Amino acid sequence: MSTIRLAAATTASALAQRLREAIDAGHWQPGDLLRQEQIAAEYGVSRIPVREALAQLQNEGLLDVAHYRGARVSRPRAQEIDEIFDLRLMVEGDLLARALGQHDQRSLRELKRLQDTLEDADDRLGWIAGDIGFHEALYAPAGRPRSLALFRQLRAPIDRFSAQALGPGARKQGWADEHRRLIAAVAAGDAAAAQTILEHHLQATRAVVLAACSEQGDN
Amino acid sequence: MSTIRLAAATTASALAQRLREAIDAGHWQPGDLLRQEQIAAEYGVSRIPVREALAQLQNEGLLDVAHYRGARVSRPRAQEIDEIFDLRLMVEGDLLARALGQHDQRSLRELKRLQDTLEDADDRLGWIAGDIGFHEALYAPAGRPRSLALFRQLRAPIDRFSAQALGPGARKQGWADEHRRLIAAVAAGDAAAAQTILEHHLQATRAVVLAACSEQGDN
DNA sequence: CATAGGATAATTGTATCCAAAAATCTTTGA
DNA sequence: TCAAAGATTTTTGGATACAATTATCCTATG
Repeated sequence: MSTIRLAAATTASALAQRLREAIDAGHWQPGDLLRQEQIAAEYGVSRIPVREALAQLQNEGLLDVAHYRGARVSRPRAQEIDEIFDLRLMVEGDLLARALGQHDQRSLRELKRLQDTLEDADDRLGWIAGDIGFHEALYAPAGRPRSLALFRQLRAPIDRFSAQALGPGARKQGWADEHRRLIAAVAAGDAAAAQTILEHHLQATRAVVLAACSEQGDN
Repeated sequence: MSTIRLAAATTASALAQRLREAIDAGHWQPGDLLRQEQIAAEYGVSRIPVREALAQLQNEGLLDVAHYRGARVSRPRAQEIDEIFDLRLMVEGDLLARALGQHDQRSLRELKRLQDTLEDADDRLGWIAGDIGFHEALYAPAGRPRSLALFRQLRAPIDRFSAQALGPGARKQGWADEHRRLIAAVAAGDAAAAQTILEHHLQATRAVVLAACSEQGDN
């Protein structure tokens, strides 16, 4: 409809951002077919940047693209989600352990501030950005850019389900409390407690995501 | 020069394969600038599939692409390589542990066969493919496709340096022996031994890769 | 002589157009 | 009526052409 005009380097990356948000927000559902022409018309661009954006989302794990058959919103298998959470436990556990001794008053204040913002999020996109921001701030002092990138990559294909189950308008069952207890454990320098809370946090999220994903059915 | 004709779904993926091999083989060096027009002419295609291939290699970590500024072969920092190997230790250690009980006579025979082929490899590309094949066969029984994909992804940006240091024509300092001892430990079901050997194997590779990478200098 | 400014060239990003493949519809035969 | 085969439409992959940005070279000026 309206021509894209974002503070992005290129049309393709701006499109990728928009489409990513559309999928995360649930505007596109798993299995939905994304037509190049339709998207191009909708955003007032040609199909070339659309194709580049779709390729980008494909290797983020948000789309399944088949040769000459179009791009569909991916529907992760329960087993794959399970495996992703096992990997997250490893990677995020390592990041948390390394970050623990590196936090200071400034970073802790920032963590609390981010948590406040997160709890005020009133849509799924805001919630996802907020939760990623919180965890990134939690792990950033580890000084491990590659692991942090991996953290983002592992979340990408499942954040839409987390947001659906934990985001605004959902029963949050102590999820915010876990974040605050994480901050407290980090502030106290209690590595064991922090690890335990993180593990519990991720296990709970895993269960909720698995439920949200299977709820969608195999339609 | 000659038009691309590979058993690949698309021109872009065939190109990506070729360029990946060219980088792994050392035909392109870190810092080298890949011109779209030049590559297009060389392979007898237009710039469109070239761009898609470059984007693919970018998110494999082989290229650094800057807006309007071209694609350069990436030059990983020592710190990044270090971090990658720490991640490999986590992921591959987990895969090995899970695979251990799942191996049988057939898979062990296959492992030995792959190791034989690997030791016969007479160029870098063959060595890389062989080493990946060996480790994939070692980890495959774990039944963890996502972790296996992560394993490949972590190797991608550093395999060219491993091949340079460990491949054909290099002093292999007991590297093949470690593979054979791995097979033996797996055959014996000795989890602790297998972990120890794998850790040693990766630590040795890390040192060799760091040396090969810094050798290239910051030209 | 060094350097800042601008014109020129080279290169990338995007739009338009054509070819190849897949999906859909129609027809035909049993 | 149903299924299989062929024509038509739709959609994607790739080539060509154009616009936007960056790099290079030349000149002017202190």
